[in-house]
Amino acid sequence: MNIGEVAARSGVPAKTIRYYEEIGLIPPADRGSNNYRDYGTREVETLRFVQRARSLGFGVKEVAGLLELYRDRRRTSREVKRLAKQHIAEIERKIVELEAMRATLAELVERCHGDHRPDCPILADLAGEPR
Amino acid sequence: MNIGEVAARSGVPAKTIRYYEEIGLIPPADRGSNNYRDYGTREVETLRFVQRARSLGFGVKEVAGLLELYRDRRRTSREVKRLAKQHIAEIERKIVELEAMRATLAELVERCHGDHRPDCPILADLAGEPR
DNA sequence: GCTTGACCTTCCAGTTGCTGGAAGGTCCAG
DNA sequence: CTGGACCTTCCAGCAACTGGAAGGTCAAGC
Repeated sequence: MNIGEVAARSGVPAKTIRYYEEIGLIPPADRGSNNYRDYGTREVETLRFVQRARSLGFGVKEVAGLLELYRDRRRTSREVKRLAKQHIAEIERKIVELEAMRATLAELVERCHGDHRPDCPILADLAGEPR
Repeated sequence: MNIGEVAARSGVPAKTIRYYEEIGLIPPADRGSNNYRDYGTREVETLRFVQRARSLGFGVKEVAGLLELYRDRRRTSREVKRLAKQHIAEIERKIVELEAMRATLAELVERCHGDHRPDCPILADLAGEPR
C-alpha cells in the first residue's frame, strides 16, 4: 500500500505521515523496489491510533508514550489512566484560562457602545485605565 | 530608561520587547550613545497594552490592529467591538473543542480500572475498537 | 586604575506540529 | 509514448517566543 492510500484510510495526510516517521513517532516504513514507502494494515491502524490520540489533544510526545503502552502487553491500565488524567488536568487548565478571557472580554464588549464614537471601554481596559 | 527597566515595569521580558520590535509590532526604540535602546513612559504604556491584549488571547496581529485603533483618535468603538466579538467567538470555539476532549477522556478514564491489569478502555478506544 | 558583575547588543538555533512548494523520479491508462 | 497522478527528498515558513553564545558597556568597590 502506498502512502496515499494509507493517508486516505487513516485520515493522516501523507506529508504528516512522513513527518511522523522523521521525528520517530512511527518506525521507518519498508520500501518497495521503486523506493516508495510500503505499508500494511497494521500501519494504518497505528496511524489511526495516533490520529485519534492527537484529536483528543495529546501532544506528539504523549502519543509516543501511549503507543508504547498500546504495544506493550505487560502494561498496566494504571499507567494509561495516569496519563489520561494528567492530560485531562491540562485540558481543564486551558479551559479555565479561556473562560477567564471570555468573561473579561464579554464584560468589556457589553460595556462598549459599538457605535461611531471613539470612546471604548475595551481599549480603555487594555490601556490599563482603572474602571 | 533601559530595556531591563521597561521589562520590569511593563511585564514584558526584554527578549520579547526586542522581538516585538523586530516583527514591527512596536516601532524601533531610540538609541543612546552606547547603542542601548532608550525608552520613555509612553513605551511602557504601549507594552502594557500589548501585554494585556496578549493575556486576553489576542494574537500578535490582532494586537497590532488594536494598537492602531488605540492610537487613532478617529476610530469608532464599533470597529473595536467587532474585533473583540470576533475574538470571543474564536475563544468559544476553542472552549467547545476542549470540552469535547474532556468529556471523551473523562468517560474513558471513568471506565478504566486503573490497576495492574493491561485491559484498558482508553487504549481500546484510541485503537478504534467499537464500544 | 582595574576588576567584577550586571547590564546591554546582535545573531543563531530550538520549540510544536505540521504544511507548502520545488525539483525530480515512477507508474499506469490510453 | 505521453500525460497526469503518484511518489521521493529537501528547504522554508507559520506562531510567538525563548535560550544561549559572543562581545560591548557601565558603575561600584578596592
